[in-house]
Amino acid sequence: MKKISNNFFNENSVKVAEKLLGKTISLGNCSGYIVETEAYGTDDASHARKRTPRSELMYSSAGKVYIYLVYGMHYCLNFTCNKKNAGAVLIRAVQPVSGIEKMKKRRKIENIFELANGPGKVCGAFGINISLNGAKVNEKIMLFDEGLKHFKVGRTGRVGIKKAAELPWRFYIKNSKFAGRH
DNA sequence: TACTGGATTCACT
DNA sequence: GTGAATCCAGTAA
Repeated sequence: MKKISNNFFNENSVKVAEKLLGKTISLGNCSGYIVETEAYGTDDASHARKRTPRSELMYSSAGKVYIYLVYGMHYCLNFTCNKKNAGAVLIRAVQPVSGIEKMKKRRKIENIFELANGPGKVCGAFGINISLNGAKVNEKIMLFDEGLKHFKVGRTGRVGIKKAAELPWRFYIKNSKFAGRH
């Protein structure tokens, strides 16, 4: 399996979000194909709209793991990119490939389609928490070039954020039962 | 120092 | 379809 290179993230977050689809993500014994992503730049919906201690990671380097807690209970997994302008890509859904039994145990559910079809669920299934924040890609969380092939890409705006709704924020693999709701 | 609200999920009706 | 759970970063004072 060929790891993706650091140059992979040295681009516009929208481009990286699209490129990440179908790639393999791996942590410990668990791995899966990325089937849904969301791009964030310096727009109103992104943490990078203002440079703060938390968002500093998005400004300082591309190709790093950015994790934060949302609603006080769920973690969200991002990869920083676009070193020049700040940005990150949120991993919204993953199709489980290996370590499925472990994921089921962590998530306390049996339905494989529900294991990682949301940002919080991805972190739950892979056992990702804030301790991984700031780590380099391929240090603990691995990304490989090999993965899904011959898929069609869908894109939508972000629901609920009016200013950003017309932009191509969210990318997902069409017809994938493992992607979240659209 | 205190307050506010959110890149979500799940149980319940 | 609706609302509760939960806690931290950001902001205002």
